[in-house]
Amino acid sequence: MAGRKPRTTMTGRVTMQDVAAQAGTSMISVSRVFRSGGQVSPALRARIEAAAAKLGYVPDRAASALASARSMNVAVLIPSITNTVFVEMLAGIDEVLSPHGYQMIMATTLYSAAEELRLLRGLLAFRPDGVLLTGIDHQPATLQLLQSQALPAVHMMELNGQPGAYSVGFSQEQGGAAIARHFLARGYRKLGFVAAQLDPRTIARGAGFRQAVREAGEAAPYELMVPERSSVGLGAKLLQEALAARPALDALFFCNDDLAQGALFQAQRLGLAVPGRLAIAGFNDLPASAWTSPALTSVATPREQVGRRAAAMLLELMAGREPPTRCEDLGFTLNVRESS
Amino acid sequence: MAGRKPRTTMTGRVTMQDVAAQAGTSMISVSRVFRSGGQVSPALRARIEAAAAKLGYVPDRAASALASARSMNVAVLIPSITNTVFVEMLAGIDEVLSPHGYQMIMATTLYSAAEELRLLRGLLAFRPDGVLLTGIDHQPATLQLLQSQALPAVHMMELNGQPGAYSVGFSQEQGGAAIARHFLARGYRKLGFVAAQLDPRTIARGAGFRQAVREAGEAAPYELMVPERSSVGLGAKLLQEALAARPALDALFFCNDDLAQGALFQAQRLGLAVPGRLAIAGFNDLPASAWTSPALTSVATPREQVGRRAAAMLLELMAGREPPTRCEDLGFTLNVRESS
DNA sequence: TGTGTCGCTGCTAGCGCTAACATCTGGCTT
DNA sequence: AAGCCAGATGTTAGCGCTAGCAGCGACACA
Repeated sequence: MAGRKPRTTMTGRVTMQDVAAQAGTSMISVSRVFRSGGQVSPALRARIEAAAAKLGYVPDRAASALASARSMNVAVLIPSITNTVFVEMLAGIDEVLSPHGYQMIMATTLYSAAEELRLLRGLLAFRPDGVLLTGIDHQPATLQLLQSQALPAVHMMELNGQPGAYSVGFSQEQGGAAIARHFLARGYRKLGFVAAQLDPRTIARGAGFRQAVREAGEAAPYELMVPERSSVGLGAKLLQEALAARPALDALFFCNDDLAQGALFQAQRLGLAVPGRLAIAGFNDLPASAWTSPALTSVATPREQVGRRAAAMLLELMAGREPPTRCEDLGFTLNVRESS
Repeated sequence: MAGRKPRTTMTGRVTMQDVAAQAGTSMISVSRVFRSGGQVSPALRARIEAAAAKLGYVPDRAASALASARSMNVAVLIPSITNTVFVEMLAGIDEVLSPHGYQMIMATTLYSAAEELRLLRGLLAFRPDGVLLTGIDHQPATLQLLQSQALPAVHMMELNGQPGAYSVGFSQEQGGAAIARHFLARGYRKLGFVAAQLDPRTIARGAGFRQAVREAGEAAPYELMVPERSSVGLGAKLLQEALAARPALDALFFCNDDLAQGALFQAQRLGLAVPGRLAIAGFNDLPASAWTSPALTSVATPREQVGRRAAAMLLELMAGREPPTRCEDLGFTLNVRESS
C-alpha cells in the first residue's frame, strides 16, 4: 500500500485539483466553497469540505491573489513596534481587518519618511488592497506612489486637512494646548516642555502647548528638545537637565508618558515633591500612568480606536464605497491626576 | 500623444514584460536582476534598472512565490502583541530576517493553543518558508501540521528537549529559582509567589521558585494565582490581596514586571517600606524597572536576542543546513536592585 | 409539449513570474 | 584556423487559482 498519501502533484502539495478529484467535482466549485461561498448546493459543499479536511488542503493566497487581482493584504506602516501606542493601534486594526479575511503586512519606519518610502515599495510587492500610514508627513514620492497604484490609503493618528486624503486621529496640537491650559488654571506659571524623539506629532504637541501659553499672555515656556529615542531613563535624565537649566520651573509637560514617568521617579529619588515643588504631565496615558505614585496627569489618546476606525474606513474604500467622513476626529481626554 | 502611459497590460499594472520591452530584452533577464542577481552583464543590468525605475515597476511576490515555490515569508506566532516582551522579540526577528529579503507574517494567539492552531492554518495559506512559534506547548495537531508540510520551525522563549525540535530560549524554571535563592540569601523567610495570565511560562517560573524554596528546606511559599490578563493595575490589587491573606509575608515574587511595578506603586501608596517591610521582585526586567523608586529587582530576559538567534536558526534551516545547535540556551541575568 | 427562467456546475484562458533547458557569443587553447 | 568552453541571454512550460461565460437540468407556465 505504498504511495497511499493523498497527493497528486509533483510537489507533494495538496492542491485544489486534488480536493476536486477527491470530492468528484471540479476545481471551480472548490474555489467557490473557499471564497465568499457563492452558488454551491449544500450537498456539494459538504462533500468538498469533507474532501478538503481529509486531504488537509490549505488554500494558496499567492495563487488566489494572482488570479483574482485581490490579495486580501493590507500594508501597515508604523514608526516603531516597541512603542505601546502604535502597538495598541495595530491591535485595533487587526481586530477589524481579520474578521474580513484581510491580513496585515507590517513594517516599521523608525520615524523616517525616507525609510517609509523604501518600506512601502517593498510592501507593494504584496499587492496590498489598501494601505494604512501613520501620521501625515510623508515624502512626496510616497503619495505619488500610492496615487499611481490607485491604492486606497488612510492616515492615522493625525488629522489630514488635504483634499482627497483620508485620516483618522485627533489633534496633537490641541492635546498639548490642553496641558498648558490645565497648568495655567492650576496656578503654575514657570512652564516647560520636554521632548525627545522629535517626530511630527511630538513637535505638534509642543507647538500646541507653546501656542496656548502665548494665547494666555504668559511668558514663553522653557523648552528642552533632544532627538534621542525616548525612554523612561531619558525622562529621568532630562528632568535633571531641565532643572539645572531653569531651577525655577514649576510645571513640566513631557511629550510622552515614558519621559514623564522617568521624571516622576527621578523627582522622587531627588526628594522633589510632586506636585508641590513641581507639577508633571505626560501624553498618551499609558496603562501604568494611572498607578504610579503620585499618579500621572496625562492626555489619553484613543489609539486602539484610531486603529479600529482607520481599518473600518479602509474597508469601505477597498469595497469601492466612499466612507461617511474623510477626516475622522476621535478627540482625546485630559486625565488630571495627582502629579499636577 | 495620447496613451503615452508606460503600460502594456490591460490591468494598468507595470509588469516584468513591460520592463523587458522597455529595456529591449527578455523577461528572464529582468527576473534575474530582481532576484539574487545571477548572470547578467553590468550593461544589461543598468539598462534594466533604468527601465524599471522609469516605469515604476514593482515586482509581484505572489507571482514569484507561485512560480518558484519560495514565498520569502516567515510565519510568526506570538501570544500577545501588547506585551513588550514579545514585541521586542519580534524586533529581533525582523532585524535578522529582513536583510535576507524575508517578510514576517504575524498573528497573535492570545495565549491559546487552540487559537494558535487556527491561526497557523491561516498563515499557511501564505506558503511560508519557515515558522517561528512561541513556547513549547502546542496542540498535537499543530506539530503534525508543521511536519506534514515539512516546514522548518523554531520554538522561542523556552527550551525544548524533544528530539527533532529546534528551540532558542532560556529556562523559565531557573529564573524563578534564582529569585527564590536571592530572597533566601537576603534573609527573607515568608515568601510568596503572585501570578496572573497563567501561561506555561508563568507556571514554570512559579514551579522553579517553589522548587528552590523546597530544596532550601524552607516552608512552601504562599501562592496567589489568577487567570486574568496581567497589568500594572492588577499588580496593585494583588499586592493587597496577598497581604490581606498573609500579613506576615516579607518577600513577594511577581511573575512579571507589570505586576511587580503595580505592587511597588501600591506599597508606596500604602506606606509600606520596600524592601524594609516587604521585598518585591519581578520578571523580564522591563526598561522602566531600573528607574522606579525603589528600583525593581528583576530577572532580565534576553528576548530581543531570542528573536535574533531564533531567526538565524530558522535561516539555516530554510537554507537546508543543520544549525550548530538544536536547543540554544541564552540564559538570563538576575538584576538585584533596591526593592529586595 | 414548447418555452423561458433560474440555480447550480464546469470549461477555458490566463494572472506575473521563474526553473530548466536551449542557444548564442567571444575569447582561448592546441 | 578549428574547436571548445564559459558566461550571458532567450525560450518554453507551467506554478495554483479564479473571472467570465457556457452548459445543463428542473420547474412553472401557457
